[in-house]
Amino acid sequence: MLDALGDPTRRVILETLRTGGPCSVGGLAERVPVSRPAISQHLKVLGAVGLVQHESRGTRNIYRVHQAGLGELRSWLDQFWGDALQAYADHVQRTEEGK
Amino acid sequence: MLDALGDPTRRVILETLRTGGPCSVGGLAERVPVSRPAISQHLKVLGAVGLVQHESRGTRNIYRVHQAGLGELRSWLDQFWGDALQAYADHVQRTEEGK
DNA sequence: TGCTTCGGTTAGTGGCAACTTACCGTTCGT
DNA sequence: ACGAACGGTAAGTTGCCACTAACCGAAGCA
Repeated sequence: MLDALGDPTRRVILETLRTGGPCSVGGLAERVPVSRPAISQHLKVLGAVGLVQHESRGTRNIYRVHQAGLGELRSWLDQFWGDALQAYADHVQRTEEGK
Repeated sequence: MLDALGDPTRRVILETLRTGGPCSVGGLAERVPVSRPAISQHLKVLGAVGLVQHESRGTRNIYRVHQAGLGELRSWLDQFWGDALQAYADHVQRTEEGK
């Protein structure tokens, strides 16, 4: 999941799909400065973690962003966020006690 | 930001700090199966994007998770989340029209 | 003031992953 | 049925980054 988002090119692909809407593989290859096979491989990774979804229309595959993977990231972030706040509160607590 | 979270070892370090609370560099090196310099380098990266914060106490540096970096990630995710839902709604709309 | 502990930095290496080139199957058009 | 367009896959190369070993400075303790 976060591994998939770790690559800059994959983020560009996601951003392209997000702002430009659903797009074919060839279409993405025109907008993103890498070869078509590279796009294909990245889409495979993004699809494996549920960040994109594809739909066959004729010979072309239309890819779009998908929320499935985002949910996992969101819950992870929410938990992390809560714990970070808690940790900060504890830290302030101890600091206040020790002054 | 997402580059920092892209590395598994860095996520282990973050997870260790999150669940185990603030810790020194040497302490992290004992819990995470990499050398101390590696820990140091990862902490530098994590600190640069505001995911951890350190506090010098004597000769040792105590690291803790920090919310600064999480905020950026959260806003990015929220925006992405909204757009994904919107894109899905549009897709359903077109699908319904075309049936 | 040595001696030790702790930690950041540098130099160098190894492994992985992102990329391209080439190939092949599939589907549409004529 | 033939050719073209589209896209997934395989093989091979390259560049980057995570890691270790070695060195150095800073702060506590006798």
